[in-house]
Amino acid sequence: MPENILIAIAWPYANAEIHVGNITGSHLPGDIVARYHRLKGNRVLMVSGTDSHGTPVTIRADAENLPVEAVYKKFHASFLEVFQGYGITYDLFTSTHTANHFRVSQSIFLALKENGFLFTQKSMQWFSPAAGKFLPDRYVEGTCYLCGYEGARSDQCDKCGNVLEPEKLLNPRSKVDGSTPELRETEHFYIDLSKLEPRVVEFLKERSDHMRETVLGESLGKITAEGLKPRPITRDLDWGIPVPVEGWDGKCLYVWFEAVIGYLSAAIEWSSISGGEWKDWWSNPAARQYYFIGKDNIFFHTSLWPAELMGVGQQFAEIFSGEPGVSLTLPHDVPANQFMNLQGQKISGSRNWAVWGRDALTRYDPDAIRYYLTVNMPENKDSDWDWDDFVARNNGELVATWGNLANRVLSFSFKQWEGHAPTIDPANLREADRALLAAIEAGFASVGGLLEAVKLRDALREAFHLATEVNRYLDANAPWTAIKTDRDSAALTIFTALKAIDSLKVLFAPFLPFTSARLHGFFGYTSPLFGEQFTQEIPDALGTHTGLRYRPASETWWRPSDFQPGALLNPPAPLFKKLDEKVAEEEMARLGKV
RNA sequence: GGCGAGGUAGCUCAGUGGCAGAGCAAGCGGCUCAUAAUCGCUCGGUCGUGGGUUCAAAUCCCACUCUCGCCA
Repeated sequence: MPENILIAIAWPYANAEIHVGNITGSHLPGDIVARYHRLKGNRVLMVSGTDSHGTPVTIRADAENLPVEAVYKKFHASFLEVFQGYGITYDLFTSTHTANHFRVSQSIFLALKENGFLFTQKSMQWFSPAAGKFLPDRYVEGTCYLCGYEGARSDQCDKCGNVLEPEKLLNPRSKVDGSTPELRETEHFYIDLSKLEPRVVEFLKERSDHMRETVLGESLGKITAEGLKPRPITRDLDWGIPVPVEGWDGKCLYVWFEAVIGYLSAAIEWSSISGGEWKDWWSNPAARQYYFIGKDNIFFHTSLWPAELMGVGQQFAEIFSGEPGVSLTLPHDVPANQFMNLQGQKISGSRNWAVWGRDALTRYDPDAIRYYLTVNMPENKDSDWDWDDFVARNNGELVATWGNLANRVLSFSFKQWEGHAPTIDPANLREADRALLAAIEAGFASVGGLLEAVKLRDALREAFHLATEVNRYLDANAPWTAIKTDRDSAALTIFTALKAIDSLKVLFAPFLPFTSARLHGFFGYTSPLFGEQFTQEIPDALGTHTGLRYRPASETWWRPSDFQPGALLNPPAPLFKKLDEKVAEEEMARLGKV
């Protein structure tokens, strides 16, 4: 019975290019799990989009003298290139700047309001008379009232590390234009998280058997210690989603409130353009939702977003489309990753201390990068991208153990049996042959189990361990020696190894989709291992946006190979490229140059 | 400042009360089908620091220290 699996991935913010830390943090792990479930025959819906609203985008637009739409669209287009290049197979990668997302977000807001989880409150906020608008706390600098540091942000002081009350800041100045702001009264909507706290705690406790320690500590642990407090969900800003209440012109939904709603709105948008049914993933207690995010986002996904979904109750569908009310499905797991550093230092876009997704693809194959990012994925703690290590692992592990295994066996068979697999009678398989095939077959359960549990490093290591087993088997049976005296024995060994590699191809496929697909071709299959990515222009009341889509393959492959003796092969070639060791030096020389 | 996570072999990391582990690197040996790839053996650690609990601590408790994140 196929399961419905929602793969929800953090929405990249539209003011920076995507680097390897972003890819290994959320997009890649989500894609690996999505590909696994699709191979297994489950119904996967993988969504995300460009987070296009908020002050940083407007400031960047001002600085570059561009319309705000142009800034978000520029980054959006770049994101689509990266995802296609790395094979990040979104069923829909859209944007928060769509008519659909506006309506979904406003409906969520209204449902929360109707259910009594919102209230309004007045407060004092810094206002820039020069710019004629309110300034977010982080864009007001001044002197810290606690330690006297002159470069403090109004909401926190980097010198003494304290969180500040913005209106107490001394000598305030606008970070945007240096002008002096003044305090003005404003009014905002707040979500009363304290009312929802018991239900959020219960929700987290129910999932504490499979959620990561790092995620539980940051959510359940903190709520236990500090509780959930009401938070503002609107801002004085014109680039965003208007507050759907009379008399609230000039105010928008706060980005962090609205962006998480994208997981739901993207599913609804996908329904409307594909003919699918969003409720299969969103109003279905059996559906499992996985949220792939970075550690900075844990609170929003383990506490705020579930609170929004609970607070909405059954009101959403009624308000959104007038359909009968349905409850919305809550997250199953939030496998947040830690961060990836670069050569021991924090990745920094502004200092160009980064390995950029698009740029790296001009010199390396996507699977080589996917491999390194998976074995080094920051699942439990921060990890490090190190160029020497990248080259060493590519050459010593990917090329040597797995790529070479496939190439040595395929080449041997292709040469010795004239482009075919050996013709043998499976009844003649020896004890060692059967043992190897049984060990590989067990990999579908062990690797699959680790993938289900989102232990991706362990899953890849397990698949690699099985590849090593095949190398060991070859060494023990030495078909290159046997072929001279006992051709039948060599045929049994090579057939067994081919069949093992054909299975390993599937076990590696979620991690290394491009090379597994090539290998699939070498084995002579014509029905594809994976589906296809494509882009689609989607018009709506706000204009047109480009969506990244995925058309699934018609066949599923997560099962042991039933490769047949004597099968016709296609001419094999090495799957991976060996890298020159001076590559590391060249890459190091590129770092830090702005 | 409060809270959370992390600090284990040269490197990257597993390991939550019972003889400190894996992969890579390094050293030695085997093989020659394969991208000089592969297979076997060996070397390698005061488990961040200082206390405590326990027959027994990398693991539990306390304090300290360093790194990262959040303060929504």
